[in-house]
Order: sequence, then structure tokens, then C-alpha cells
Amino acid sequence: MFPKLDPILHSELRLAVISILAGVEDADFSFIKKQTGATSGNLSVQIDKLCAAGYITVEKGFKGKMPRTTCRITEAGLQAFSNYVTALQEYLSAGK
Amino acid sequence: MFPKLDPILHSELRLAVISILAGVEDADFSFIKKQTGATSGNLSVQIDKLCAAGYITVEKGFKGKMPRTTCRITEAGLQAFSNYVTALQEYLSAGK
DNA sequence: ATAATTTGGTTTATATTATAAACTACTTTA
DNA sequence: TAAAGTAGTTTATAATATAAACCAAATTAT
Repeated sequence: MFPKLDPILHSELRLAVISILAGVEDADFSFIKKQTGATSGNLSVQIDKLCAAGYITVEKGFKGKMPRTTCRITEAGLQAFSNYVTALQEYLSAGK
Repeated sequence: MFPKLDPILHSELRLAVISILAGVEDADFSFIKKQTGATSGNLSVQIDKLCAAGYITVEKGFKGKMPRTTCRITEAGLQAFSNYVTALQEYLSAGK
């Protein structure tokens, strides 16, 4: 009746990150930080987890002389996000 | 952009409990346990938290000789559930 | 030139949360 | 009356999230 919710996505900040990345080609650390309002430390950790899960890729380079971390959602990430939304609907709609 | 998600409801088991209670007049411990597949211990703890938050009421009585714990959602609980669903929609729909 | 501040993060420690294991108390069935 | 089942609670442990501290380089101010 209640499907298991993907624990990687069932996290406020990670869900926000995936949600952002699902809508754009790619996004860098600073942009995601501004959009989410997260602290650097928290964001760094959660990005690592999404990366370890294979839901996003992280590319480190430079914009001029400043370091720049660019994130992009993967196919697996898009699929997981879609599954999560579907599963969650079971919970949200049960009270009807 | 991303609203804060109520931490009381942003828990797989507590959300399932609220979701069940939102659809019925009341439900007892055993019924909720069967529907969710949760262990007794976990369910007991999460019901306590929902109760402490004022989202449900818990009534202890007896069905014949056996103890029976009946849960019911409160107005505050219904409101919180509604708010949670609305907030979550921001996350789920952002990738479109 | 150099000192202070900002950018762009990582690492590590702590607090919170969820889960599982162990236990209590009573009832029913063999 | 002994074993097994019901209906939970309490406590311990594992997992998670968050915050604090730190690092390195670049930029800006003195």
C-alpha cells in the first residue's frame, strides 16, 4: 500500500537539488546554494551523496581563476526522481 | 523558492500514519501497523511524536480484555498535512 | 606590498532522527 | 500449566542531517 520512499531523495536538501537539476542543463555549486539557501557544508555533503548514488555528476573546473563545481543530473537521477514523485503520490493521495 | 518541509511529517512512517488517519474516522494501533508494515516499536515512537505535535489524539481503552490504542487525526493534523502536500508540490513540480 | 575580506568549497564534530532489539504485561490456545 | 500470540513500551544503536571549524586561493582595501 505504501511504497518505500527512496532514502536518497527523501531529504529536504537533496530533493531540492535534484528538483533544480531536473529543470536545467547544469548548475554550479553557488547557484544551487543560493536557490536552496543551504550552507556550504551541508550542500557539499548532500551533493556528494547524490553523486555517490549516481544521481548526478560533478565536474570540477575553473571559471577564470576561481574554482567552479558544476552539477548535472543523470538518467538514473531523473528516473529516481520520477519514481519518487510517483511513490509519494500514494502517500499524499491516500487521505482522499 | 523551496518552502521548509514540516519535519514532523517529512518522515516515511509518520507520513503514512497521517495519510491513513486523514482518510478514516479513527484507526487502532494494530490496523496502522498492518497497513504500514512498521514494527511495533517504531510505530509506537512515531505515534508519540505525532501526538506530541498535536497532530493526532491517542485514546487507550480495551476491546474486551485486550488493550486497544485508537488514533484520530486532529484539525491541526489535517491542516499540517495539507500544508505539507502544498509545500512538497513546489519541490516535485520544480523540474518542469 | 600586505592585510583584510570574499569566494568556493571540504572536513570533522555534534545533534537529531529513525530503526531495531529487548523487554513488559496480559491473553489465548494447546 | 506451558507455549505462543497480542499489544504494546522502553532503551540502545545506527544512520542522517546540520552546524562549526577549517583550508586555499582570489580579490579588494590600506
